[in-house]
Amino acid sequence: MQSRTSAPRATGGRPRSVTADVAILAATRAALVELGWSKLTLGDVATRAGVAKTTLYRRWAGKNELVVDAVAALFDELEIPDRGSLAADIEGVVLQFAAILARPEAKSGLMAVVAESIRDDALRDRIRSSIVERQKLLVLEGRARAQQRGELPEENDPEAAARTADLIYDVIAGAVVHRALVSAEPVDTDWAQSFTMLLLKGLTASATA
Amino acid sequence: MQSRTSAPRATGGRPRSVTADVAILAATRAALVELGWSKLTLGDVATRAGVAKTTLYRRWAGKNELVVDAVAALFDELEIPDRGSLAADIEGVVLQFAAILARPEAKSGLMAVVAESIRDDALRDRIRSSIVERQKLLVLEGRARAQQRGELPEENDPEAAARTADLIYDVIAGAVVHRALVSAEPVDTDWAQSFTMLLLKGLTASATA
DNA sequence: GGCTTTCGCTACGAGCCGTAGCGTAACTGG
DNA sequence: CCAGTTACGCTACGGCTCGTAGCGAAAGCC
Repeated sequence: MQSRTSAPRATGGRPRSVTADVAILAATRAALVELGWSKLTLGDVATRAGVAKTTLYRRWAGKNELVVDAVAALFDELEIPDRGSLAADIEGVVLQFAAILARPEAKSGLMAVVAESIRDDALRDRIRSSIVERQKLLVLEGRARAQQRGELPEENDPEAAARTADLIYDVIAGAVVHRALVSAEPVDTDWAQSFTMLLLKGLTASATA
Repeated sequence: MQSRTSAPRATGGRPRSVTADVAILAATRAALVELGWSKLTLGDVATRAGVAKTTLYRRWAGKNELVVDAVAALFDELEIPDRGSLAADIEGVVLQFAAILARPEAKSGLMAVVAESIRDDALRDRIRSSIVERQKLLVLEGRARAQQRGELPEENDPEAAARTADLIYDVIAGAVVHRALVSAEPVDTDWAQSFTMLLLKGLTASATA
């Protein structure tokens, strides 16, 4: 699940405690809720998890990597059931994403690790593979379904299609994150509907919504 | 310009050095470029600015407040000249915003302070008044111009109009930030045009762009 | 039982934080 | 010109966190 420190995992010897793994990640999330990113210390997390500090350092390089893994687990629940129409699918994914972002451990951790990833390429890749790519798949899936329904035109050029998908992903994820974390206002059903309308129909038509 | 520590500013006595102020903020930006948020220390900033560490603490409560003020100054250059059409106006503001975000001192600092603001209401207000509100004004201005041109319908209910403006702002700012900082890909003219097309015409029509 | 790896524990130097205390500098009002 | 007031530079300090080293014990594989 987690790549962690690119496990060499030689044969023989005492195996790493899986219990410790989940305990550490759970303790990290709990600490994020109580203390937030900046006041979270690895020593505290180790104590909460009932684990020696050295054990923690043997598995994660530092605070950043640990929090990414702890937060990434929250995105496991992301799914996109077929709701019958493109509008309903978009609304569904927006609300699901918002539900994750509403949790304090996600709020506190996500932005911080993204901020750190700007100067740390390895961290960026970790975020990309464990969070971003998973979200992007939902966009591609919803898009494919809409094309099958005839709601969206097929696209021949695969390169242009990829660019469009990236654009849509940035718009959806960016808008939800910005609303939830910068504007700090709730992403409720009303907002999700208004946003979906805007995304589907565009500015010129959506003012009547 | 900066509210800082809500200056009581009693009469008499030695005035605060304005030179020190600008030197500290400039030193902060320089440190952000070289070290990034997490490795930036106030002691280092003080040294760079040629100022005692205590002087720095007399004016700013901590790292967060200092960086907000240092980064907020970058948004002074934000303007929105009338480019004749709504599409051109949107494209212009997107590219201007992107130009600021492309600077390493903004990249490193902005996300980090936003992340901190989640657990610090005072910091959130500081960001809101010095950065967010200024951006939102551009949206309102562009929107009003478009309505005068007849490109967008007038809205009677002021409350609904405010909600719409907030939505548009979250979409524009969110998409640009997400593209620049999460996807970490360039916000160039091509992207700005595609985004503008999507925002104006909607998903159903923009696939042919 | 021998080999290997992980574990918990303790201890440590290093760095940064934020503040206190002091003497000096700058500016104001009488 | 001289008191009063405020900001400044400097030094020093306790406290906290970091990340690592070194040890003996535990837990698996052959």
